[in-house]
Amino acid sequence: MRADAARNREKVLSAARELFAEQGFDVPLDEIAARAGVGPGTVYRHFPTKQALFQAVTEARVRTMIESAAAPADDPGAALFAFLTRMAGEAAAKRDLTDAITLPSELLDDLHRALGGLLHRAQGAGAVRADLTTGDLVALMKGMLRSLHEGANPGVLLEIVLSGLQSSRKP
Amino acid sequence: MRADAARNREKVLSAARELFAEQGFDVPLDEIAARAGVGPGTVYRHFPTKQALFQAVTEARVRTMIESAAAPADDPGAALFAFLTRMAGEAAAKRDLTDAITLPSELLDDLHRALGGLLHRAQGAGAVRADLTTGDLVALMKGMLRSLHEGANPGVLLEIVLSGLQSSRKP
DNA sequence: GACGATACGGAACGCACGCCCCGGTTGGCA
DNA sequence: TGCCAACCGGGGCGTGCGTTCCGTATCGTC
Repeated sequence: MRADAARNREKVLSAARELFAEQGFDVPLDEIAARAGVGPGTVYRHFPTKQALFQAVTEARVRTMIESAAAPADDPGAALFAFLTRMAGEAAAKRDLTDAITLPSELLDDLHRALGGLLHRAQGAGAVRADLTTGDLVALMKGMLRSLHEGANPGVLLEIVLSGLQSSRKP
Repeated sequence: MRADAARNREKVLSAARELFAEQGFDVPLDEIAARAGVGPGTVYRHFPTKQALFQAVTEARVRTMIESAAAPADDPGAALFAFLTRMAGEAAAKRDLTDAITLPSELLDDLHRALGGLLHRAQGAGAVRADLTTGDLVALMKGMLRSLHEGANPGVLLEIVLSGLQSSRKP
């Protein structure tokens, strides 16, 4: 690859990182190109589609998340709670993580599997109500992340979700 | 108004009710017109804008919700929980309610006020954690509704949210 | 320094959608 | 029944966005 091409590729990635983090997947691609100081055509020389650029920006972060979820832990309940806490913190700071786990992609299957394992182990330890399915947990997490972008207090919201996971309601 | 005009108005409203309920605000207006068996121009003769049509379909339902939230109750905690339960049930069945309370509108202020009152009374009775603000509750509710549309089990999700509202996490 | 391959930029295309316009039609009153 | 105002349909406009095309500029080599 030519030197200027490599330079432009980095400029595009850098601009995409900033704008996807600020505004999520919905930023116009022209805006990314403008921030990078290149034309839209140049973006498409390096990434075949907007989705591909988005993946290039988010894939590593999501994969790190998946790995941290799959890692063994001696307190399964705490591990699940720590994972959700980390997820919330990351999503509150960068809007693109929420889109990355909401838009369809192959990575999602891995994430679901990892979350399923985390949930199962936590349920085995009695730390989380037993009638929760992986699908429920994923949906709950997505809803929580989106609430964060609407200005909810992250700490309070997280506490509510975590305490709600533990047991059924008091009579 | 001419008889055929009145008939068409009803056909448009009926089609809009169905499609907004199924797909939310995002259905193309042309699709609503097609389902009603009229042209797009006819829709605009009766409703100046897509938003206006959406409001015509949802306003009454939202207003009923607000009134039920504002009604006095002898058990404030149960009243708040009942309201959220009803909201979840309604939103699980009809997608447009979620959009109606997410998209900006004047009705939202009323809803926030009603929810704020409900929350305050429940907190006064000690049924809900005291550090929760109205904004937090609204964000939590929106997140819950959206989680429902992602396929979460409504019963389980609702229980999690309600039990989470009550108290902080076990140590 | 010249030349070919490579990359650039931005104008242009296709598409989807909200919204408007106008020639034709229809309803209801005289 | 005839007439006109009200109304209808759908083609068309403007906009925003993802994507593509191509004439031009730039890089790296001989």
